[in-house]
Amino acid sequence: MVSIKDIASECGVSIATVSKALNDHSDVSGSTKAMIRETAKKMGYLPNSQARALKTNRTYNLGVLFVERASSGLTHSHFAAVLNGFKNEAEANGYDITFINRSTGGNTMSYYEHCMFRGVDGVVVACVDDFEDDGVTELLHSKVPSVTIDYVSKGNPAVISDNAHGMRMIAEYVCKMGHKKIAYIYGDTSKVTSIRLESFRKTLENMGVEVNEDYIVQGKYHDPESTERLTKELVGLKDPPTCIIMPDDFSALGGLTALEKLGMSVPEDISIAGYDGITLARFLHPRLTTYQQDTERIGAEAARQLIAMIRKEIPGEPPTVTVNGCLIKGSSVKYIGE
Amino acid sequence: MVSIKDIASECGVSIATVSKALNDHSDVSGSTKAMIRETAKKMGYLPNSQARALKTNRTYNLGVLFVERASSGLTHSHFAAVLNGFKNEAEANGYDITFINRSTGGNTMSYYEHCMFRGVDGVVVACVDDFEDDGVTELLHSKVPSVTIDYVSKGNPAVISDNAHGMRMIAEYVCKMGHKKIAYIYGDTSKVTSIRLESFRKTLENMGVEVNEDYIVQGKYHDPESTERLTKELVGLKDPPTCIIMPDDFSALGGLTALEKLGMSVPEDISIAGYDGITLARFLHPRLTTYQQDTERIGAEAARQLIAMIRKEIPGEPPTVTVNGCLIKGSSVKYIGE
DNA sequence: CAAAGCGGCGAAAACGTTTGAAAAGGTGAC
DNA sequence: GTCACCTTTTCAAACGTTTTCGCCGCTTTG
Repeated sequence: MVSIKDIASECGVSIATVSKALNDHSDVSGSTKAMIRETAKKMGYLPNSQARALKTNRTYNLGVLFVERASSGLTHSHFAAVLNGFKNEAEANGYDITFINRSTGGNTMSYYEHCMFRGVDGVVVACVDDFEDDGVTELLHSKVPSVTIDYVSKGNPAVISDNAHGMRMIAEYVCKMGHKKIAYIYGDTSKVTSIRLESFRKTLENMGVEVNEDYIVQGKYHDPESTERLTKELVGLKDPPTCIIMPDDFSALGGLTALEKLGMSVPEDISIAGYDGITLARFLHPRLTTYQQDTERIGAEAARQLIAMIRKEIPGEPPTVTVNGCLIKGSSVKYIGE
Repeated sequence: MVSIKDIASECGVSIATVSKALNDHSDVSGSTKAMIRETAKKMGYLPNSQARALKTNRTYNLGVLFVERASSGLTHSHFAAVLNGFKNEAEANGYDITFINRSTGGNTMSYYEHCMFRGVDGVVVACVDDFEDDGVTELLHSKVPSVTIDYVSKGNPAVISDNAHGMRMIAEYVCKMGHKKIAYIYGDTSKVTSIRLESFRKTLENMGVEVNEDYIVQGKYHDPESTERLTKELVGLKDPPTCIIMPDDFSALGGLTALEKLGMSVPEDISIAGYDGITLARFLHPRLTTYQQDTERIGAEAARQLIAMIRKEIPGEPPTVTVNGCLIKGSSVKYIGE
């Protein structure tokens, strides 16, 4: 590989001058700058990012940490979509991304250690459940610039989808469609869940719809099996609900499976609503009513915040930016009049 | 950060000894090795991967290149699943992964240049269409160890799903279900497509089913819109097919949408088969008949081959490993007798 | 005319490692 | 007591950058 040294001897200048010319420093004349750059290009010079990082302590690499119990990883379509937005924005700013995990090779290291080892300039962390995980809090409290998604950690910027708003949109819509017996299968215990749950309760109250505790059951995010089971239980009640709000779109599939097996059809026999607005929700029949999160923007915003943080462009307490989604009125919630 | 130097002065030995102790070289005594390692751990030492890479020319980073015209990136569920398998296997071997793109920061660089810049030890390349892209061939012909997925490039190992086998499984099954008028919407022109197409033709021939050229139309991979349009055209023929084989599962959704709009139901009015076996195919109603690729294994195998290549464990011509999938008999293909 | 200022450039140290060669220390053989 | 031979340790160079500081020569200023 051709290095800065080769260019220097080719041009008859010192390596310092070459470095400065390539980095557009002001203390090298325009003519030599042009000359050096041209021969650099001609010789096919590429900077060595390792050497540069060693010297500058900046790798232009961002870490991505995604933790969840099920470890579905990249096949988690909501996460993949957010990551895609993050990746695009990061790349547009000259950053590459690297996944952070705890098992590099034989010997395991913590998330924080992995970040330090790889020297990432910052890290985005998204967890579907375990934000209280020891490894995660260690990282969030460390000196590594971090941004969190759907979770607020003091001292770090956060990007959250407006869960209260989303749930309100869904619940209001369901109420307006005339439903009085509304069930909610909520996800694992987490901040996100509690916000949605509270919003669900408050919205029903505001709409003058009674909240039946038997209709509010705990499921899991991104787990069709548990939703399938719970859906069966709900429709098996003496006084079953007329509508079920699912933890998320993917889990909703389990609910649909349960209903199919029971010979019930949606929305004729029962109404269903999801959450997330994943691509496939558009293609279900009937099309799923859901709250579509702007995943691309969530990811992109996270990247912007993180990069701003790295550049120390954020003076005071880092912001919590909220990204709104929008209600997708599919056809899985039936109008049942007043 | 605590460096090797700090450990050296703490232990009263030279940095060379520390380095050798940590890397388990044979020329340092067991007792000092143990002592050094212990204090290293006590001091919270972490190796600096940049410095190491600078010296050794090994980054333990693998590049991932995914090229497609639609640039759906990580939201492409089949690719995401393959990548997930790749990632898991890579991480188990101590490699991290980095995405390769051509726009790092303001100034663009070729894929090859990006690989060199980041110093990846190797790269996996998956393209849904553009394998003949200039940037891709430059990379594949370069000195960067590469493995290709679903494409064979001389000199590099390749992992391919058995497209001929897959299409044969599907076509045979459809024939056995009594279909005589079988349409095939194939994807973009590519090696994969031509293999599937050939297998489709040969299988029908072997099964004694006439191949109707009007039923064989070109669509696009991963593009429900084009499939929707083509499905409409196919069912609009004077003598419409009784079964349509789709380019892939995701595109199949477009076909289902078209049929829904036309008031036709699957499989009563027409049968549908997909390809890929993405997760959502399991949850469609009726469950989609498809050929499920072992995405996890494809990715993992690619990682294994790449790492073997990097370690120069592959003596002769690099292998082309084939990963079989299996037919998923859903309920979207109806038995229509002899 | 001397001093100061400035634009352009180079010397050299430093970042944290790895690694081959050399040195030091010990042991046994002659 | 010398020599050879291990084993263990250190020296020092190297990897490719960035960056501080100083030098040189020229122009400006008082």
